[in-house]
Amino acid sequence: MAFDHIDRQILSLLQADGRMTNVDLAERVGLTAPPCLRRVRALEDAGAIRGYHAELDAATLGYPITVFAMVSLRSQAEHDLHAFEEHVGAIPEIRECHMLNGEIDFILKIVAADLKSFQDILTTHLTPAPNVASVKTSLTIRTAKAVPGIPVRTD
Amino acid sequence: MAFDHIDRQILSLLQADGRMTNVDLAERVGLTAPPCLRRVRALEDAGAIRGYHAELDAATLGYPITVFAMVSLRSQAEHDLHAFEEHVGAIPEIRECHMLNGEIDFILKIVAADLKSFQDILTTHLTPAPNVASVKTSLTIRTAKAVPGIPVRTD
DNA sequence: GTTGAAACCTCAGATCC
DNA sequence: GGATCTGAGGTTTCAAC
Repeated sequence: MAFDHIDRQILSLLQADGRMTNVDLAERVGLTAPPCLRRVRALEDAGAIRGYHAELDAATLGYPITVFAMVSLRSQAEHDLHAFEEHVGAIPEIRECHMLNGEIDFILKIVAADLKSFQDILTTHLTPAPNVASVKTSLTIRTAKAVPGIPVRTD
Repeated sequence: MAFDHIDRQILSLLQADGRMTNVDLAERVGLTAPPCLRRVRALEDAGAIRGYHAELDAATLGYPITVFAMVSLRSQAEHDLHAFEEHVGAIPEIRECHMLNGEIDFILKIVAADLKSFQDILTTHLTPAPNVASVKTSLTIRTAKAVPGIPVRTD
């Protein structure tokens, strides 16, 4: 599926405000409501729009601590990599798990209510996981930038 | 502001589906529409809900490459840290910038259309930035988990 | 094949209890 | 928190370009 100028405008606007009404959206991109809605549905069906989410404030909701963990495994065999991913998939405080190239195998983003519960996650779930060679963690002091999603060129 | 069981249900549901209609939401949490809408507005005003966003598919939209960059600065004086944050704030491909403790000062999440444009960002914007001592980058091979937002306990 | 106009129907938001 | 009401928006149908 190819995206034209209007499609990219729609994507950009919905990324910025996921609850924008269809009539607002249509007006902004220079269409009337029905064709605009059809384009949105088509973008959803094509997988360009994966979903809509409220952005919640972690600190307000009891997760003031965000930690990045760099994990190296002893074996990089696909089976072992996959087992590790399965393992972290079941831990709700681990919000992101990215496999990287280089000496670090995975980077994890972990949220926690306090330092103690973070240590609990680390020592009871992460460090003793099978095949883990090393875990280096860094507390987030502050997040200067966290733009949801990706840049969408509309020109 | 304290959040009760219903508030947390609302947050969890809107985090999962940010475009859910208020009547649907009300039904799911066992309220009628007006008080449900009042709660949503209150959660927005309290800062628990920071906004609503469409989740776009980076690969579909021309950004198949995600890179994590670990940056160390020569000086950790607040003025220099802030200058670096300002600098990365202006680069659209840099989507996240977190200040960390430890020997790595910042971790950045960068998206790019291809390896060449990533190298361009790195060599023209990041490495020559003032006060940068070292930049280590790792390509993301795959993202095993990327749960939007934070866990919300509803029990 | 995509847009636009009109109809219908549901929802958001305000008011009052 | 719930009930009612009104105006606005979502969604479908159909005609036109």
